[in-house]
Amino acid sequence: MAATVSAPIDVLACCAPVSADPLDEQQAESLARAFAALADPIRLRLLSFITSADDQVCACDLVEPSGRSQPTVSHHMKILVDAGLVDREKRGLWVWYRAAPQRIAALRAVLG
Amino acid sequence: MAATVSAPIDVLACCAPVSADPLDEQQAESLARAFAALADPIRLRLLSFITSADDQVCACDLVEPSGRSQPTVSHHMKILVDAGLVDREKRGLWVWYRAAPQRIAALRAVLG
DNA sequence: GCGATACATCGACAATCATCAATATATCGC
DNA sequence: GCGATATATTGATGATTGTCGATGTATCGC
Repeated sequence: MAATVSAPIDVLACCAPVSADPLDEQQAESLARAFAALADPIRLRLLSFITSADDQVCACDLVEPSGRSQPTVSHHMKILVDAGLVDREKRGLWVWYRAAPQRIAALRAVLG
Repeated sequence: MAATVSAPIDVLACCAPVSADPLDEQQAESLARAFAALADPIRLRLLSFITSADDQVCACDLVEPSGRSQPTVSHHMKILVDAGLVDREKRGLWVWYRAAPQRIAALRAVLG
């Protein structure tokens, strides 16, 4: 398969600002999913932690600062990855996360 | 009272981008509330409808294009107003909504 | 005051979500 | 293969959310 989540990519890629024409239902649907990934304080902190790091961040370094259990962190990271805001790379036993600046920029563009 | 919702205003006003330092819990909490206002397709379409209008938009003109009942639209508009994304002004029987560009820009700034 | 109109609130319900303990899966070193 | 480790998935539960019908509140014209 080319992409696990295809719908949000299209809308976010076209970067149509909210201030332009009204959104149709499909655009609104996929954009809402993207913003929903940011609508949780734990996920915002996880994203912030990854974005403020110089390079990649190991999943094992996310559990303790988030104050949540390992399954819960894994759950939230899956949501961030599915939203395209974070890229996931597995190396051996460890999983490394890296911010997806283009996708974040696309979301930002929608707001202006 | 000075403001019904005080917490989100502070964080959004300071415009700290996610890419800078990690968010503390309070910042993440109020930012998540702001993004949650954008995490619903109906609200995104309502906001888009208002933002793309030249001036104000009457509440009576939001029900039909949104495809939701009047109480539901009122509910969503309250969420947008509480998030500070839309300003509300009552004139006589009608309520007029206007986009809050500064607040939207502040949210955008948080993303980068 | 009275009826009509525009919007908000209430109450209820179904759906979604965040969370954790328990368990499963994958990979390493030996 | 075997034990150990890192992460993902499952199952369950309490909390939150979107929705609507019914009702409440505020404002207008008369």
